[in-house]
Amino acid sequence: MSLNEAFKALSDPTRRQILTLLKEDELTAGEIASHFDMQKPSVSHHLKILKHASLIDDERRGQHIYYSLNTTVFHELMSWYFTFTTKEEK
Amino acid sequence: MSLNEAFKALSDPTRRQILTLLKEDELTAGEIASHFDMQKPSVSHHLKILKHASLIDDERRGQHIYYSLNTTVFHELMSWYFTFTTKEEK
DNA sequence: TAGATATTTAGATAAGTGTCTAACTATCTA
DNA sequence: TAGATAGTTAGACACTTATCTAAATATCTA
Repeated sequence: MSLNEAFKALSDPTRRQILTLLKEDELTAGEIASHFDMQKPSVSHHLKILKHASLIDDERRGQHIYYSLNTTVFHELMSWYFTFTTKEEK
Repeated sequence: MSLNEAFKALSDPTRRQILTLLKEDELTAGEIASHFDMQKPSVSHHLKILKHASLIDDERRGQHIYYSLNTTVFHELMSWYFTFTTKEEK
């Protein structure tokens, strides 16, 4: 595992918007692509990066591939941020 | 404001390490640079990006410029992540 | 004011990234 | 099995980014 991949994946606005879409419910690659003014291969590229960072999962059902959030890494990221928001007593 | 700058700033490992150093205490640009195997102008470049993202503050005192954490944006980022870690009831 | 120290700015370069079109793979259905 | 639909992979290209060296700016002190 490497949070580094997650941080890099989250640096792109399109990818963060994809994650926001998936917060509501799982979606197929095509449904995700329809939300963007961008060709499908570009969206597919973003999905690949999100998957590589373990921020999403995919599952094929027939002709469709469904994408859904994987919240594990989000929790790890939250922990990382948390250490910055708490004052250290010294 | 734009969290986008913060997300981009955080995508680089060197910059995250700088933030980690500043978690302990404020440091001068030179002290920060001494922690890295990298020329000072490169570190200065990273500091500029972190500052632009409002993740750090700077303050000159004589010949030195002290850098310190600005936790405001960290809190905003935490809020963003939080919405992904809570299940929606529907 | 001259020299030393601290730091940034400028400009160059190599590597990385996001997007596109074209082509390919996988699945379904008539 | 042929055609349609869903999605990815491959390769090219423009733009961005991280790093470097050299030069500039700012401050202190003798």
